[in-house]
Amino acid sequence: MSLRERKAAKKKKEIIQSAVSIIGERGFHATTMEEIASKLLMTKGSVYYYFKDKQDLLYQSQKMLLEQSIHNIETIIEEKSELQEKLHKVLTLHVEYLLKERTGFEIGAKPEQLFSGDPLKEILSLRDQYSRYIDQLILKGIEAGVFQNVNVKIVRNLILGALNSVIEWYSFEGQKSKTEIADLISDYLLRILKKGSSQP
Amino acid sequence: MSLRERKAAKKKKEIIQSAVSIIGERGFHATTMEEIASKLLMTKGSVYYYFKDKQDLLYQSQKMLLEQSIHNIETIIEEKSELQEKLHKVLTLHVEYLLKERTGFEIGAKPEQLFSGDPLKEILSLRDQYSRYIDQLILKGIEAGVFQNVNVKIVRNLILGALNSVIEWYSFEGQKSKTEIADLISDYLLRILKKGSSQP
Amino acid sequence: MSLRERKAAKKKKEIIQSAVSIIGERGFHATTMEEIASKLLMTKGSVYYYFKDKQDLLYQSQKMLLEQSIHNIETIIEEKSELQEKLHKVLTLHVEYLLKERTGFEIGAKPEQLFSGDPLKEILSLRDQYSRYIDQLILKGIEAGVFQNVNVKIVRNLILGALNSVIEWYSFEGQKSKTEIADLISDYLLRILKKGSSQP
Amino acid sequence: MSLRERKAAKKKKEIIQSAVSIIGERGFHATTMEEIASKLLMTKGSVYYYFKDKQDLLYQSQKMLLEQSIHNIETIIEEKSELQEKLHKVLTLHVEYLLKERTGFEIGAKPEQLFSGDPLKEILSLRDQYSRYIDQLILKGIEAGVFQNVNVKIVRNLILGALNSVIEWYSFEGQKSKTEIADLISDYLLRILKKGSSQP
DNA sequence: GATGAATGAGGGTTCATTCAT
DNA sequence: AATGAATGAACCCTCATTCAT
Repeated sequence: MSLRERKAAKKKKEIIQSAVSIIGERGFHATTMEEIASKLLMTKGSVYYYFKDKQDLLYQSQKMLLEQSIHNIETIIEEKSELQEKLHKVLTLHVEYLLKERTGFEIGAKPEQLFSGDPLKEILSLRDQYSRYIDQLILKGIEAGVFQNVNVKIVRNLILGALNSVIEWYSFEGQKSKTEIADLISDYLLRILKKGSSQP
Repeated sequence: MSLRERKAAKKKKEIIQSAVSIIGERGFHATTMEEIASKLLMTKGSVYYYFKDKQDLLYQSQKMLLEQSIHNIETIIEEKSELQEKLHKVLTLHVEYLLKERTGFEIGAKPEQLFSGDPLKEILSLRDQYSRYIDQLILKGIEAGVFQNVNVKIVRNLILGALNSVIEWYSFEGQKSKTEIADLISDYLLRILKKGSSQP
Repeated sequence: MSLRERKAAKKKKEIIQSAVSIIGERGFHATTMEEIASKLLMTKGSVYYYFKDKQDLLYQSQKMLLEQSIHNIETIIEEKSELQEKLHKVLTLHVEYLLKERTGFEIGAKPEQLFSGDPLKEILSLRDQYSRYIDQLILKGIEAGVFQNVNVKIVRNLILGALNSVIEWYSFEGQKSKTEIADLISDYLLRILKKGSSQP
Repeated sequence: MSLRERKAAKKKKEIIQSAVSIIGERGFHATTMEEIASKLLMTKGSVYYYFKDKQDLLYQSQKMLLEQSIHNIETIIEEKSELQEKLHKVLTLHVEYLLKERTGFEIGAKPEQLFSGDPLKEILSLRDQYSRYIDQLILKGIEAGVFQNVNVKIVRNLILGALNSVIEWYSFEGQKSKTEIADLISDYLLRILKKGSSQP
């Protein structure tokens, strides 16, 4: 990748971050290209040099976030550790990533509202991929007798729903650090799956 | 309430339902007053006879939904039954109400994006009221030794987050009925709180 | 047609006339909706109440002009008079209508540049209809032995090309009135078809 | 002219040809500098090295086309042949040139829409020069008693209008070659002027 | 109570043009 | 000579809102 290309890639990333952050705050429709640009001391026109249109900007943001998430989960799954620990790590990292990016997943909470056609398919497919990794972990746990027998899809959705809600209620002013919160949340949610006594 | 007033109230309710349903599908900003009106074979102008502006329509929708939810929870709490059962009922009803209204809560997932000033305060206050009822149930359960000792607010948020996500992934085509799903979900989420063995 | 509808139809016509006149002067792309509207002391928004978009406005303008032209030609054809006289009248009226509307046809000189899909088909079909009327007159003239044997399509195109060019070079300041010009032009062009001596 | 200058001149010509061809298809305003450039595997920036602005590019295109046309007509006029034959050749060449360049004249059908100030004057003057050559041929023909007595300007305009329209309706798929068409068209149009019988 | 019509404030997008490298 | 990048002015279009009837 040439210097030029790297510069362009960097700029794209900057724009995406600006967009993700404002859209996360105000919502997609309430966010103007003007705002996204001016936050980076750019003009609207410049943003259009890097992205075809507003949809495209949103699409690429979502794609990047989802791909990073999938990368995260894959790294953990490849590790050599117990199933429970793995799932715990996955959930923890999910929360941490969410709180670090400060937004992102929620933007696409309802991809059908924001995308259509191929981009929608792509986004849904990435989400699906992510979900399937979690399903696998749960499934293996059940087969290994570590987890209770549950409806995998429902439980996975509940867990993801709970996780993603964090961004709505986690407040920086809280006493707990992001890591602590993430750990605690993962503990709580794993109880849905764990077998046997759930006492400390 | 005179006949005229009752008629007006009925119309208001109709409009709110139309609005809630379309906004739930498309999102607030993507929904036009035109669409809301024409779904009821009305004209935009008429809608403005009943609601000050779009914000007002949204606000009253949210208020109605939340007040109904609070009414639901109050009815259950007043019943004479065990704590666990009560909480289970609350969660079940929450899901059922969500799926019946098919939208509504999600609209206001981030009230800060949609409201400001007094209406925001009012909405937040109603949400708070609802949350506090759940907190109380959890707290009493902990005190009574039925539930584990948890961070009440976090767990409540997780549970509500999981519940509210249902609307995003529940599909009508599924084999399970709304009631079955609601029951199952409540079971699963209660595991976070339940003490002792969680086997069937 | 109710009063309302008639008012609306009148307004539409006004807008079309304003549009046709400015577009005729500046060209389609160089004309802004703002200009079209403000010439009628309206706002852009109002124009959009009557026409879906700029294309639509153009399309309806063209359609109206062509339909009027077809009506003109049909009236003449139904008259009881000689072929030569009929064709002469058609050409004369064509020029007069052109100069009266002061624009219009030229706008759509290249419909492919301005329309696509069904509207394009419709416009082309109307043009075709008009052309076929002229072809018929020429053909009958040839069969009746009044006109020379020519390639009908080519001659028709030449005649229409010559006629339509009038708008580009006819200047009001000329000594000749519109009627005189139209008559003269028709005389000249008929010479292409006339048999025998063309002397006065 | 140095090598460098010749190279530049060549490039200019290439750009002009690209421009003329696309503008002829889409129209001036609908054609972007980007399109003109990318058709030549150039970037917009480069085009601006050779032409001051879009207007300039258009202006020089028109000028080149008109100058070539004038050159064409002058060559023919200098030939030693009969008046009728000369005019016939002029018209034929006009059509052939039009169809060869596939566009060009029509672009500037209404120079007032595209130019203003000195460039407009220059273009109008070149057009005028071209027209005057034709006028002279007609006039001489009348004086020599070969052509009928007609209003020269009107007839010239009709002939040019008819000729220029060719580009709008000539289709490549036609059975006739460009040369045949050009010849036929010239024959037909000369009938407007010819004296005596016009039978074959 | 209802509606057709009008408005105007934006927002997304395009594109000719410029300029540092 | 060439280009990638940036700019900003315009333009089309949408839509919440208003109001006379």
